[in-house]
Amino acid sequence: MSPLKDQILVVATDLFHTRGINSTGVDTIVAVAGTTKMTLYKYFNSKEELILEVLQKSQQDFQSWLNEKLNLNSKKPAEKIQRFFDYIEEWVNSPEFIGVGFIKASAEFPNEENPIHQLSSQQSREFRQFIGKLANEASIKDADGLALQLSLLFEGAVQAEQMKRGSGAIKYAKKAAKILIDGAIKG
Amino acid sequence: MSPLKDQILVVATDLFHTRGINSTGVDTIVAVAGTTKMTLYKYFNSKEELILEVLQKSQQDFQSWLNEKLNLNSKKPAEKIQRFFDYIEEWVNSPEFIGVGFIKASAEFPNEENPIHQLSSQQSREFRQFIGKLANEASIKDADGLALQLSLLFEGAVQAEQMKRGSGAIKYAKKAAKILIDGAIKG
DNA sequence: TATATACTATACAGTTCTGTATATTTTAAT
DNA sequence: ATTAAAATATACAGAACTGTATAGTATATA
Repeated sequence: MSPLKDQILVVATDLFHTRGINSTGVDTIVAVAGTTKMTLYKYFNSKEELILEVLQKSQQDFQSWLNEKLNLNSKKPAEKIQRFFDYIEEWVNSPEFIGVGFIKASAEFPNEENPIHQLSSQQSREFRQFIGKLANEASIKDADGLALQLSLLFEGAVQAEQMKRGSGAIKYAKKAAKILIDGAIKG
Repeated sequence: MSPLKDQILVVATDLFHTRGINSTGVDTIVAVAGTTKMTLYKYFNSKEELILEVLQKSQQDFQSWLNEKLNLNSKKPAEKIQRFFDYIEEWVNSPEFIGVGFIKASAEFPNEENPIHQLSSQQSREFRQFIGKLANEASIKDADGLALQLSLLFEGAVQAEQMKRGSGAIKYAKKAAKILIDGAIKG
C-alpha cells in the first residue's frame, strides 16, 4: 500500500473517532495528513469509500491483534474464551484506544440500506460469530447465546468508554463475562 | 407547551433517529412538521438547542414510562429489579421503539467538551444511578457494580437493536441480567 | 538527460446547511 | 371591528462540504 494512502487512512480513522464522521471534512483530513484532495481522490473514489476502507482496516487490525493475543497465550479452547475479556480490557485501557468504528458508524448512518451501516452491521455480526466460535470450541452448549451476551457486554462497555474515557466499565463487564462463561461451561 | 413546538420536537426526534442528527437539516424538520424555519427558530435558539431538548424529552418520556411500569406492577424492591429487564424488553420490542437518543448522540458528538455529548453522558450516568437505586433498595451488596453491569447489557442490547431491528438481542440480555441479579442477591 | 508518474497548489462549480431579514397572512383577544 | 400576536412565505447571506479541473513541481526510471 502507498505510504500516502496509509497516512490518509490513519488520519481519517483518528479524526472520525475524535470529531465524528459526518463532522470531518476531506479538507481537514488532507490538511492533517499533509497531502491534498487530488491525492485523496486518487486513492478513494469518494468519502464514502474512504469511510468503508477505514472501517475495514480498523476491524482487521483489531482482529489481528486479538487473534495473536489469544493464540500466543492460550492453547486450550476453554482458556481462550476465559481470557477473551482480559485482552479486551487490555485493548480498551491502552492509550491508543479511540473507540470501535462499527459502533459509531452505525449510529451516524442509521439507515439499514446505507452501505456504511451495512458494513458496520456485518462487522458486528462477524465479531459475534468469532466469539461464538471460541465458545463452541470450548464445548459450550448454547455457544451462540453466550456469544451474543458477551458481545452485548463488549459493545456496552465500549459504548460507555466512548462516552466517558476512563469509565472503568470494562472491569465490570469482565466480571459479568466471567459469571456468564462459568455458568455456561458448567451448565 | 405550544402544539407547534411539540410537533417540531416529535418530528425532530423521529428524523434524528432514522436519518442521523447531523444528516438531518432544519429545512427537512420544518417541512415534515408542516411549519417554517421562522417558527422553529422562535422556539429554539439554534439547532443545538433543539437537539438538547429532543434528548431531554426523550429521556423524560422513557423514564416516566418505566417508572409507571415498575411502580404499578411491583411493590417489593427485589421484585422491581427482577422485572426491570422485562419492561426494557417490552419497550425495545414495541413498534414505537426507534433507539436511545443519548447513545446515538454521544457517537455523533464524540468530543467530551461538546454540550450534546455532555448531556448524553449525564443521561447515561443518571440511568445507571437509577438502576443502582433499584439494586440498593433490593438490599444488593455491590449495588453500583450490578447497576453498571445491567446498564452495559442495556446499552449493548439497544446498540444491537439499533444496528439490526429485530435482532433479538434483548432476550439474551434479559437472560444474562437474571443470572447477574440472582447471583448478586444471593452473594 | 528525457520521460512518465506521482504529487502539489489552487481555484472553482455545485450543493447543502444554519440562521436571519422582510413582508404578508392568519388567529385570537378585546 | 380593531389590534396584537402567531405563523407563514420566501429570499438570501455566509459558511462548509464534496468532488473536479487545470497547471505546475518533484521524483524515479530508462
